[in-house]
Amino acid sequence: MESPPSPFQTPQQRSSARQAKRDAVLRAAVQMFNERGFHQTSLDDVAARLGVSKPTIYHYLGNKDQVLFECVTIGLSQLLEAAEASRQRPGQGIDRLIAFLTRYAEINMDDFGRCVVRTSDEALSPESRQQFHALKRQIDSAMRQLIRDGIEDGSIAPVDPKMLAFALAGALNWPARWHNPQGAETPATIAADLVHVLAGGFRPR
Amino acid sequence: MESPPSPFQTPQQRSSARQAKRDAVLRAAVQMFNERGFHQTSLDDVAARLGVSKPTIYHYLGNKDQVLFECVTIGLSQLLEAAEASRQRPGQGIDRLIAFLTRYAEINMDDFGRCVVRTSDEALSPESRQQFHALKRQIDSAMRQLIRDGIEDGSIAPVDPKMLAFALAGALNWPARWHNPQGAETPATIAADLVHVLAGGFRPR
DNA sequence: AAGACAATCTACTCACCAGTAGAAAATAGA
DNA sequence: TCTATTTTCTACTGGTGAGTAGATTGTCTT
Repeated sequence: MESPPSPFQTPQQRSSARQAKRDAVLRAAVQMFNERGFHQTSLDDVAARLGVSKPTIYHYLGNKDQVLFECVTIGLSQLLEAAEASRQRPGQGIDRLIAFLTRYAEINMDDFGRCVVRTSDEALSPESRQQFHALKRQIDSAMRQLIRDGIEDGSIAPVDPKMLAFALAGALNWPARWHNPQGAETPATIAADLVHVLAGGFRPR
Repeated sequence: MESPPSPFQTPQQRSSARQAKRDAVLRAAVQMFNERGFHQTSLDDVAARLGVSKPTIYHYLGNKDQVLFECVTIGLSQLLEAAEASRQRPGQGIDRLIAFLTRYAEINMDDFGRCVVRTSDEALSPESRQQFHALKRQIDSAMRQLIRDGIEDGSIAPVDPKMLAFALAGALNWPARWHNPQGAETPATIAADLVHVLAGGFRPR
């Protein structure tokens, strides 16, 4: 049995409602940025999609730069989380790397991950850009560490970790540009297929 | 001995001077687009770098969309040329693919190639976008053909050509985002290294 | 010499859009 | 009930930048 819902909200409810609205703004914004591009999307457009007016957005977020910055930060947090999860995983280096790469690719086909890939530094303010870079560097270094671990335990071929990380990141970022969310192939199968060809290379064995 | 240069120009000289100026506009524009981004670069900025005024640019090119479109078209032509050259190369499929990929990566670290990668469709007008897509599709299909040839002659591992092409393109486009032209590593060595890790994969042999 | 054409300039217009002022309505707390 | 706070609106400002009008100067062609 539920208790009859009161129309009066507790402070917790109010604050989480506020949070939900903020999130809705970011979600609408990121989808529109991905569809038409950041510069082709005005905050009036975002507001219209949500059925509110532009000042409402400014009530929840400081300015357009902050909207974009929060979007990419969400995406980057998801990637960092994935890196952390793989680091703690048991198993050989290559298995942990593969798990990470697969998740990495999947995130990059999702709203916020796509936005990370599609956002070039110049779109952000100098301050946001700096933090954007710092977060991306963290992810790059996590990927390199996983690679080094695998080379050490012999489960990954002895290649230059830096070059491998660039190659992998590039290949797995790319779907953010071409993958159609409405398409038939699911992100999970695309991710698995891409990781598979990258692991094996194209030289026959 | 040179003949004393006449201050009067032949029609050929005049028309090639015009072409040279047009090219100079595109070269200046593409470099600024790559440095600060298309939307952060006004045609006034480009004109200023060339020491002329904005209407001078409009004398050589129709509008800003056309400036960008010509830039990406130059880059895409270079890529198509590389594809054509590899197609006609003798040797096994894998060697021809590797030659193409290496050149592909190098072009993507050059002015116009970088612009191709960094330009997202939304920045172009619908008409230009359509041609942009058509050219990119040509390059993609050339790459897939090289892959299929190699699989057929047994020099390339039997993988899904589509997925492999996506993975390779992504990995070799990525330097357009991170490579610093002023940096120590040359495009040629980066290209070779990337192709090497992609050919071998990261699973040990 | 006269008219056409090429190259370039200064000085505009016009649309768009980020961001703000200030009011109105609702809600909360005293 | 009265005041403070939150949420939201309409209506504005101000800057930027694409693109144009029209003049100027020089250079061919006839």
